[in-house]
Amino acid sequence: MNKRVTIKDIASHLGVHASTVSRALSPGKNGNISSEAIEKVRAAANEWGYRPNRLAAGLRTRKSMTIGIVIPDISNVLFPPMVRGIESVLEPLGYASILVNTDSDAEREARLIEVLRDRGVDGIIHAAVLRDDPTIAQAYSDGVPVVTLNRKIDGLEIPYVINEEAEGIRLAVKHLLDLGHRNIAHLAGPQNLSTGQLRLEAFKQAMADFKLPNPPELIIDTARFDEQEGRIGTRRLLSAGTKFTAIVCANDRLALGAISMLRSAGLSCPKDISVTGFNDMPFLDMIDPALTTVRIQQSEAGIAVAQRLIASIEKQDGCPVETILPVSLVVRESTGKIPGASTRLHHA
Amino acid sequence: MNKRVTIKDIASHLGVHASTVSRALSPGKNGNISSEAIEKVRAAANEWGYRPNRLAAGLRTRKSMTIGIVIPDISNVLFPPMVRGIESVLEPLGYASILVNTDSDAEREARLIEVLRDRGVDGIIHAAVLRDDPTIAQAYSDGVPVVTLNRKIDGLEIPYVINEEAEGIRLAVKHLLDLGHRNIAHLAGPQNLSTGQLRLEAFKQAMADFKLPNPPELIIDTARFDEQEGRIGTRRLLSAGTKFTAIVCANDRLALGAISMLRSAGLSCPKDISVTGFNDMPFLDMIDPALTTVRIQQSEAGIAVAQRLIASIEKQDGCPVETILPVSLVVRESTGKIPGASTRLHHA
DNA sequence: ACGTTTGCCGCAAACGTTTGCGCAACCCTA
DNA sequence: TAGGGTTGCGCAAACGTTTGCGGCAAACGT
Repeated sequence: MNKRVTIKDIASHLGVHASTVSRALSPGKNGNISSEAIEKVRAAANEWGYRPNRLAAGLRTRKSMTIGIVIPDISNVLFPPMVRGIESVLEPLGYASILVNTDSDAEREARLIEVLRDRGVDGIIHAAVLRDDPTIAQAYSDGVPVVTLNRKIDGLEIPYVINEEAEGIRLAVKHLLDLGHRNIAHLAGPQNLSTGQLRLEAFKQAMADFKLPNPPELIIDTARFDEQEGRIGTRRLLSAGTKFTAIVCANDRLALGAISMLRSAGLSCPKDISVTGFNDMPFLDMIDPALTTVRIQQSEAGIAVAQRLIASIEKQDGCPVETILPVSLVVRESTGKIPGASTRLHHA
Repeated sequence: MNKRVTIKDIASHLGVHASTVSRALSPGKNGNISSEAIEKVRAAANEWGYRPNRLAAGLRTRKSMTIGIVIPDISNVLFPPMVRGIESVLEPLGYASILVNTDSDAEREARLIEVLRDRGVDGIIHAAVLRDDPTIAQAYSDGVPVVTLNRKIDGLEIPYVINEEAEGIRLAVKHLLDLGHRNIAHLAGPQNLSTGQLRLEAFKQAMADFKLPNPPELIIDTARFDEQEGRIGTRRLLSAGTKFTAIVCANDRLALGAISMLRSAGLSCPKDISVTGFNDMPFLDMIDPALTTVRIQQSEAGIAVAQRLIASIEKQDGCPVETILPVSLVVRESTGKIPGASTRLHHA
């Protein structure tokens, strides 16, 4: 267990005071320092392999150079690209990040956020926030910089980065319409999440704008954004008895569940029912049928949210509360023409 | 920016010394303390919402309660389950983890390990190690506990957790043999990684044990464990001219690349060529064709490696250097009977 | 009643930095 | 040469804990 060399070690070796060493190693910050001293200290530090103790520095400066990333579950393939995006901006700036998984459990989330604060994180990126989230709101009002990703908190000025949710849904509906579909169902996400809510609103709006029928029994709420809920929701849709030829799902995992349930029910996607997703997770192009979905910029979202957080930490002014990233539709195999009507195509 | 309440705050409020508060909050550690004092302090701490500053505590105790996780890339779906496994044991113990991605770049890896050490991590879990890895060896000999995951370092006593690599390959070969295949190729992984090397050796051994032909041109080294290399390797295999009816790939991503290239070459998997993978990444059951592969226990591996690291940190004795996890074969659609020989089945 | 143990707690140093302040030496101008 | 301003560096406090040591009082033993 070789003791690490400290700032005092090189100070006493150079016959100089510790403060001089500190200043020499971060010039321009505080106090003037001769360039010879800088050189001398730099050389010694290099030779001795000095590495600053960030805990000690953090204790003094009240900056840990650490940020917390809160996500539901890193195993959800949606998140790794975002995390990489975040780190691509944070790491060059000297920040490290500690990542926690909430499993969408409010209690667990609250505990983990406390853990992050105990460790003195300089800011928090929160991609698992509920529309009403007292823990993170508390952290924010205690002065901890917070930016939320993908979701936003109702009625608070916490900055957030989201996607063109409404536009994405509109693109999906429009695409189905162009394929001739008129009876379109919606598997809505959890309504306590802003994405679930926004996408549902967008669906209703799009259906209205395109003057399509929109009976309430063709809109099904789900409890979670996962395959299981997608299966359950689809079964309810099928047993409702109302005719539909396509399902717009609030995210990809719901869509995967929907396709699975359609198959169990002896229906084919896209021949009988078309299905669209949202997010464009990795691997969607390799499954059968490859999923038509709305692509969000995952890595870019990570980059944007990290930059926004840095801006908050450094108290730069003029930063927007809201950042909205563009989406695009990627058409694959899970959507097709309306069954039985190969000629009669609808144009909007 | 509400200042957080410190140990001194409650001390002065209670008319007691800070050390008493500290002792009351972690009893049994050092010094005796009356149970009334404990109660009093606990109550005050609770009421004031006291949370200890881990940076300060870590500075004093030289324990940051933080561990570093080094992986090639969190976007590789193989790793998230492991990370969750790791955290499932670390988090309840009060450890936080900081995760870094090396992108398999030795220079970047060295830098990131320094970053981890700067932050005073209590230990490192390394899942991206090369067979010869001076940076991590240095850390280890400097006394920071290290356990490697999936891979091991040649000639060092650093503890590691790996899978039954040889058994996995043997199972794959045996499976193909049972399907009638005799001319089996191997897409080998990078030989500077222990997994790549172990699996190649295992392949040769299995082919010898089963008395199968094993010409050198049917073994192709790859530079990375990815789809691109899988495609390239498969093209080389096809252009070699030697007949083969199956490919054992050193991991799933190579297998995905192989299938893709076979398709490009107008061949069908599994009708013309059978393909096996290794790892059983998520989503492999949903792609077309669903991949036959060797399943490793991803989450359990994370749990095992974390437990082993804790043992190292706490200097428990009698912990093994080596932990080997069992593997199993999962048969899906990418392997089939040898083309044209539906009756003549080979039995070992 | 007196010496010794014991239990409880305060004192202060330490962990490795950063940084406001002050002092000495220097430079420039008058 | 005196004066004011600048430059470079040492001093020491501070960040919030933990912990060895020592002291005080109560409890104990003879």
